[in-house]
Amino acid sequence: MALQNTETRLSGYAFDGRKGRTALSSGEEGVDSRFDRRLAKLLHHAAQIFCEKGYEGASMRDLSRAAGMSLAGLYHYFESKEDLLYLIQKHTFRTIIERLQERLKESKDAEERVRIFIENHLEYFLANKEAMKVLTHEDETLKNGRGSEIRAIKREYYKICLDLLEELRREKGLQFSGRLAVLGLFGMINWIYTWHNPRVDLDAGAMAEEMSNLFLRGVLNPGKTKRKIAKTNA
Amino acid sequence: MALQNTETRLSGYAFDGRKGRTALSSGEEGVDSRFDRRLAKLLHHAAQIFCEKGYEGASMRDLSRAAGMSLAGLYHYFESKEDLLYLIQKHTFRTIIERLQERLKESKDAEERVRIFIENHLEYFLANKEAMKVLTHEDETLKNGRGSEIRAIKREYYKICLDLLEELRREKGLQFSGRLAVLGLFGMINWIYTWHNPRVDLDAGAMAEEMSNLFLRGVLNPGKTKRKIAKTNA
DNA sequence: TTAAGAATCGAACGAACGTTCGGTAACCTT
DNA sequence: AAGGTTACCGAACGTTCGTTCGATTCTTAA
Repeated sequence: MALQNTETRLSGYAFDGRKGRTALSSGEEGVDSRFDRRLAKLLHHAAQIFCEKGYEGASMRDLSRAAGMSLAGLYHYFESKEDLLYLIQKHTFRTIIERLQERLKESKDAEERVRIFIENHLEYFLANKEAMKVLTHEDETLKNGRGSEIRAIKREYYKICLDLLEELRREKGLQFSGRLAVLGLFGMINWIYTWHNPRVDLDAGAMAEEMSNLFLRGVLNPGKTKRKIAKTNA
Repeated sequence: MALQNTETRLSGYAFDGRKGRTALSSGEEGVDSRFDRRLAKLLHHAAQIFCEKGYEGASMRDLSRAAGMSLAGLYHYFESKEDLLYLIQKHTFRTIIERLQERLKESKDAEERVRIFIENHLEYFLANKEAMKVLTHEDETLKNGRGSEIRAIKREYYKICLDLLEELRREKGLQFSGRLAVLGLFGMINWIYTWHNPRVDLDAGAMAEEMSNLFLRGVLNPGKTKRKIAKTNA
């Protein structure tokens, strides 16, 4: 009998009454049981398949083939396909936020902190392309409890970025819409999975610098904008 | 017997030996047969469902329900689910490019032409959210002939934008990577479908101006960038 | 050495999938 | 009014889907 969770299915939020008590959280004690290590590998394989074929397009049979495990065997590690997607997204999101917060301790300068945000994102993004594509491409796939838990983490990440930008705005006395700036920035850095080719494009560090320059110049410079496109016509 | 195409299936590229000879192309004569008008409505309904559930997640039965037509009846208008996606993407892409080229005739000024590009994209994007989401979200879904035809149109659109930016760069004597600028810009304006809320956010025109300012200031201003994040640490 | 639990498996379940087929109804031309 | 074409439908086909079940092997601690 697998997954001796008592009532995780009913609680609506607690998707964590999982097996050998660690559940991949990279937290507290480095227990990392046999179960956890195997699960981590399965998540990795699954992310690759979801990345290739999309969540709906990938079958559990595809996953079992990629993982070298029988179809039934997979269900020892997660309770459903949806749960699998949830675990991938949660682990990916938590890791990128964790690393970011570590790196943000390095600087108090507002502009540099924004650069750190961008560099952290791109570095993790390009080093974990598959999982990050699954995170961004399938962000409306999860429903109900699992979906709202992931959406909460996403808002947390959004908020961190927004705070960094508003700190910058305050410090430099600028004027711009925080929401628009954050979402413009997210667009630039999340869109990368659709085109980045390691044989043609810069590596993560260089790309982060270029994108930071492009974005920060746009945000930092005064609004000497050519006003409105004239509706002139013959 | 439906779709009296002779050998469209074999030719690999010519997906256009379609029924009553017009095939939605909005071209030459405004024939717009009964067939074409019904097909256009079906594409619209289908785009809504694909937008909601994704291409793989949407079933032909979902589509038949949304269109108020029997499952079998749908196949009178297209030959497969994949063909349906292809028709949606082609029609959407062709329309946005067509409108863009019309609008670009309005100005010879390099900067303003970039603004026109952005405004055209956002205006069409927000007025046809569903179809545009299907275009951007499912851009790797189509395979083989249909896929490479859509990818060719996409390259055409990319090229138009690249040319506009390089014209701007030449005129103002600037220095930046065209590829990175185009893809950064595409990121900003394509990402919108993931967050835009008409009750909270600006309308297309105002959004286009804000995004244009953000992007153009980033591109136009000199590289007075704070160099590299120091690897300093305790 | 053994017994309990964790890990894995083959085989099967019912449901849902995209597509097809033969037929009927609606429409248009003559 | 007739006849041919277009538009549409109910019912089914074969396949694939996510998931489950009972049984078997592996691992581990006493």
